[in-house]
Amino acid sequence: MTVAKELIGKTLVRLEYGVFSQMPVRLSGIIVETEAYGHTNDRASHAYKGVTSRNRPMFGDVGRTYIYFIYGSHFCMNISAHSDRVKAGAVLIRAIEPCEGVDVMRRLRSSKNIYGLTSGPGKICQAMNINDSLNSLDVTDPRSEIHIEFDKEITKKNVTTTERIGIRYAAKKKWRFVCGI
DNA sequence: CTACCGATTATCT
DNA sequence: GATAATCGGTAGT
Repeated sequence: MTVAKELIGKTLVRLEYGVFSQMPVRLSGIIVETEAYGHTNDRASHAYKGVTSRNRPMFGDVGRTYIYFIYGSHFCMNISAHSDRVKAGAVLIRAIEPCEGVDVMRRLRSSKNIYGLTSGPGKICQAMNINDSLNSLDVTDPRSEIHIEFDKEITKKNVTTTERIGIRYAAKKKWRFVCGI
């Protein structure tokens, strides 16, 4: 949960190797919306019922990507994070503000309007060509295909906490973080 | 092996 | 604002 708050305003970078060109492409955006997911204390978390083949990254080292497939056609990206006391946890990246490689992202999403290009968990993964083969990457390593730039934090405005979206159980937890720009 | 369910999005009206 | 599409994980037979 602390990490979810700290990730707001950081830059998410995706190094894409030749989707449309032979040259590596750099895609990035500022994280503006996150949600924290816990362990046995959080019924809405994938980790609630213990370790499975899917949620394994949530139990491993912190700062790793945890990507999963949902609703038959969408990927969601999380970053594993938990304190030493808790065995598992992750932060769902819900929305980013596109920064570099906007035209590539638009082509990847085959979308006309640049508004709402990355305003949802599934949209981000589509726009950045993220799939489950990119699981368990170290986001603290600048060479990773997916990583976070911690030194470029923007000035945050209007950071608010609300209840998480699409959750029926444990809806009381205000673990969603949003910010304006 | 089968049934059920979901941390979503696009496409209608 | 409402709804269908659609795949894999999980639990139960």
